[in-house]
Amino acid sequence: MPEGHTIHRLAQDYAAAFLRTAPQVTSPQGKFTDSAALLTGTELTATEAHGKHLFLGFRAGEWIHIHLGLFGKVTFGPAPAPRPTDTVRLRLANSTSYVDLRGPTTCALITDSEKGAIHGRLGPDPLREDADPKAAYRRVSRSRTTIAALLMDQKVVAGVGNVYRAEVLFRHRIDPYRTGNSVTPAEWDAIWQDLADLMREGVRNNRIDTVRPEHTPEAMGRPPRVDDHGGEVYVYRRANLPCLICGGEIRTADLAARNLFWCPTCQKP
DNA sequence: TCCTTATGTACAA
DNA sequence: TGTACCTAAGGAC
Repeated sequence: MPEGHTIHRLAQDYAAAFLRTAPQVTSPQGKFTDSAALLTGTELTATEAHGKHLFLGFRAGEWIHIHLGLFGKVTFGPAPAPRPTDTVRLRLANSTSYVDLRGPTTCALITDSEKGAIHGRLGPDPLREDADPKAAYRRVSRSRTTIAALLMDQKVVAGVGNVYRAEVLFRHRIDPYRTGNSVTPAEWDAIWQDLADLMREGVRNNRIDTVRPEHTPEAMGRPPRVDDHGGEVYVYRRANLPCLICGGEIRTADLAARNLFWCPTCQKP
């Protein structure tokens, strides 16, 4: 379930289980075997997230760079680690814990300067202290691209994915097809602040919830619903269902090869 | 057992 | 814009 909040949570969880220990590092699947052999038995000294990128720092001065892509999954458990399945790309194991990584787009050993280059091509991350929302707005306000596409562009904002994109636009009643240069500074400030709050809550709870208490189905007198991605949302994957606020139909469309969801009544052009 | 789908990205044309 | 890549779950047969 990889949007930025997931990755920041993983940075915390990897640290809690392995920081300042020297785990055994293996690649049961085989695609990371040589690098794992270099790292095994060296101390994990840092974990860090920027957008959807995760970095595990080792004493040797190198980093494991992980990107989950669409399918990547991470599983933690207590020692002793079970026999790994043959899809485990990376396993860390120490005397108390193990963690398995499956299906990542990226799992590579990189240097400090390669890591710097990755930070350099990513936009500000609402979950990082060093984030500058004005830098994001400079790009947004100069662009004729839709705000829906801009929010997904990791060079503009790092960490927002398809769920937060759809939900934050709904919460601010912004039509996803409006262009970046139509977004006012006040609108952008509100979007940014909301993303920071929502994503921080996402890190805490390890899921995406965006529905305000006064709009829950219970509060609105509607039957409760089930979202199979595990959070309470207004529009994401709710195509053809009634909008929680106006009761109109939620719409869906293809936008840059991703599914967009919005309420055409609440989010007027 | 097969097919579809998914919270992502990179690269070719 | 299209396609390739990585995995697992759920639904149709």
